[in-house]
Amino acid sequence: MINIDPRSSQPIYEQIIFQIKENIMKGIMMPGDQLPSIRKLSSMILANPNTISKAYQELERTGVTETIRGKGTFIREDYKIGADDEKMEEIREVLKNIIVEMHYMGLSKEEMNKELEKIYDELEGE
Amino acid sequence: MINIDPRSSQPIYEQIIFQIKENIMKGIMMPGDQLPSIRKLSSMILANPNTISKAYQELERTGVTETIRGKGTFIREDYKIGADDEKMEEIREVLKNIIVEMHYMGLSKEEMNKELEKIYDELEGE
Amino acid sequence: MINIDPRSSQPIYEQIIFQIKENIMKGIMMPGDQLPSIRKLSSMILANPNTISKAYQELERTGVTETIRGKGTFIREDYKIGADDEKMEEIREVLKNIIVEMHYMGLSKEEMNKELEKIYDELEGE
Amino acid sequence: MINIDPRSSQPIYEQIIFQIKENIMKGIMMPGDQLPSIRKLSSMILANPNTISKAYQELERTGVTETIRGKGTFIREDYKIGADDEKMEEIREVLKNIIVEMHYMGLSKEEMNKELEKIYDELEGE
DNA sequence: GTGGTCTAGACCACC
DNA sequence: GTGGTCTAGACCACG
Repeated sequence: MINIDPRSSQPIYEQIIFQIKENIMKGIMMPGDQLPSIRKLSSMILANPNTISKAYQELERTGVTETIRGKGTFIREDYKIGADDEKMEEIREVLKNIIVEMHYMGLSKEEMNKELEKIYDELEGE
Repeated sequence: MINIDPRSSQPIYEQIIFQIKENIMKGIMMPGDQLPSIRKLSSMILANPNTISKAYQELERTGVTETIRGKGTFIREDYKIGADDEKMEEIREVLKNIIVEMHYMGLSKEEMNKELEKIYDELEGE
Repeated sequence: MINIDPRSSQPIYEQIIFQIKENIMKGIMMPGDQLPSIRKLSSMILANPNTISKAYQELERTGVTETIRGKGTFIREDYKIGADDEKMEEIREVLKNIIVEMHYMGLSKEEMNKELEKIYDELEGE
Repeated sequence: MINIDPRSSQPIYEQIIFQIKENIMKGIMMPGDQLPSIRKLSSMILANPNTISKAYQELERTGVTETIRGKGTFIREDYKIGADDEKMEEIREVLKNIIVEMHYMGLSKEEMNKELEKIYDELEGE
């Protein structure tokens, strides 16, 4: 369920965070589900436990998961956060970057929308 | 024309690269135009000349600009490159990340498309 | 394995790039091998870490090496890229220059071919 | 007869030197022929007279041309120099670089020899 | 004037 | 430990 590419320029801990969010969006992980323990995930993806720990801390900090003492880490029932203006602004910045890059690749607005829909459906459709 | 946020996690040289591409897309900079000299831009945005140089070299390497010895750096007449499969795959990865993040913020597919169009029009419309 | 001539007109970072490619061709460095760390090579050849870094980044950009976060820089398993028309044209230009220079030194076509074979065998033969 | 590419990374003065040597090799320019005056060449190729001057000085220094006071600059009758060990070593270095690059493009020794012969014949054949 | 290279030395993120 | 980014300031080649 979690695939890490150590060659990627995206930090491993971010890859973990993102893939957990992706799994939630795809319905593979559901609210209430337990995440693998740090040790277990660490041996599964051959990563340093500190790296997993950092990812889990970040997930908890942003309200995706919650940790229950002695039980483990779980997807929160109310994992979806509302509009966070600051975060939304960040996302818009990245989106702007991406749009400029796609424009530079020769894509029209319509083609960009198609790309977005295609990726969205791949995520939601499962 | 170029605004740098030194507190951003995005490296300064990348901000420069991106903003120059953005300016080209907006029509603020045109093929044939000369970029500010390294020293001039360096004093304009209060960054080190080496940092500007790195950005300019990357722009040249990716075919956006060309350097004429002793004259300066210019937007290439044929600055737009075609589709590059590897690059496109990278872009899709980032777009996927963004979509998951937007989904997490509670946006529907339609809202995402609207967001994309809004940003696109801000870029193209000027 | 890497010898730098600081008095050469060829930039140090280019000498590094070239010698690593040379070492690969000679079989001294093999796909999968780790390059010396920036700091280590820096102290070995008495050059600034930034200079090494520039060479390593160029090697990565051209597909000779890959960087694994926190681990180091490695020769790629699939390091050899195919023909690139633009690059080949550049090479022909330089070769033309060299031929004119050799002609100017009084070498015949046959002597040039012998020269080429001699150097080639020194590279391949080890 | 002389074509300058101001975009090239090769300095303009070197392009001039090389093209004059190329013209001699091709038989377009012959020993005894007069080179265009600095002013004339300067306006022909739209380059700074200082640049032309630098090229002419270098040509004279290396024994390709000679200047006759009040008359102009001429191709020397004995323009071909004998073996200069230092220069030959330099040439070998560049040739080695080129061979590594061609190897990296996937060319065999035979293909390299063919390339060399092809370029040589283009130069000599005219 | 232009850009290109290099050093010295610092700070950071990641693993 | 690894590489990535940045600053400060120097020197050089080129036109």
